[in-house]
Amino acid sequence: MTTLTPAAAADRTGVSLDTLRYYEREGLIGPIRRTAGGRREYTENDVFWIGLVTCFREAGLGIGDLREFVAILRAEHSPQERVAFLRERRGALEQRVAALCRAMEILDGKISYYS
Amino acid sequence: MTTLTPAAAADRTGVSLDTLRYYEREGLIGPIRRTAGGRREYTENDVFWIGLVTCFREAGLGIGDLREFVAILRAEHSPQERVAFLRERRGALEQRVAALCRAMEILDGKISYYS
DNA sequence: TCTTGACCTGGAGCGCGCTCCAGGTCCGAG
DNA sequence: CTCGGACCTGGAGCGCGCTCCAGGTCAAGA
Repeated sequence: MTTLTPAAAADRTGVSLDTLRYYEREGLIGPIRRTAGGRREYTENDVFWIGLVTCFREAGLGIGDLREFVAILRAEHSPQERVAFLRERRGALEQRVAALCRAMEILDGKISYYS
Repeated sequence: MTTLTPAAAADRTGVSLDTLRYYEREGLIGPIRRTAGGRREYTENDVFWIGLVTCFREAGLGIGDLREFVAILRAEHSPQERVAFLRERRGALEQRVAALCRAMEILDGKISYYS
C-alpha cells in the first residue's frame, strides 16, 4: 500500500505539519504508523480522515467536539448512542446556519438600502 | 428619552457588562453617553446596535470585521464602497454556510448508516 | 451621615487552536 | 562517509475574545 511522507500529507490535505502533529496528539486523527526510524507514514485512509476533520473544523466544530466525534465512531457504542450524538451535532450546525442567515438578512437589508 | 443602566442593558441584550465595555473600547458600539458621575447610559438605539453586533458575532464575524463594518457604515464612504464591502461580507457568510452544509451532509451520511 | 451596592478604570489571566522553536535524529544523494 | 534537508519531541509563544480582579467612585436608602 502506498503511503505519504508528512510533507506530502500536508500538501495533499492543506493542513500544516504542525497542525497534523497537533491533531494526532489531540486524538483527532491516527495514531499514524511509523517507519523503523520513527517517521510518520500517512495512508490514503489517514488522508481521507484528515479531510473529514478539516471539513468539520471549517464548519466551526471545536477540537473537543471532534475528539468526542472520533471517540463515538470508534469505541463501542450502540447505534442509538451514535445516532443521538450525531443528531445533536447536526442540530447545532443547523443553529449556526440559522445565525448566518439572520446576519445575511441584515446585510441584504443594508445592501438594498445603499443600492 | 428613557435610558438604561449598564445592568439593564446587559440584561436586555444578553451581553455581559464586561463584554459591553470591551465592545465599546474596541469601537464596535458607542461611544455610550455618560451621566454627570461618569456612569454609562444606554439608549434604545444603543441596545438595537448591540443586537446587530451580537447577531454578527454569532454568525462568526471577528471583532476586526465588525470594527470595519461600523467604520464603513459611519464614516464617509460612497454607497459603492459600502455595497462592495457588504457584498464581500455576504459572500464570506455564504461560504460558511456551504462549509456547514458539507459537514451536515457527512453527518447525515453517518446517521443513515447507523439508523 | 453612613452604608451598601452598582459602577468605574486599567490591566492581568484564560481557553482555544494553532504556530514556532531548540536541539536532536534519520537517511538519500554525492 | 559526509552532508543537508526532512523529520522528530517537548515545550514556549501568540492572537482572539472575552473574563476577572483590585482599588477606587458614585448615589440611593436607612
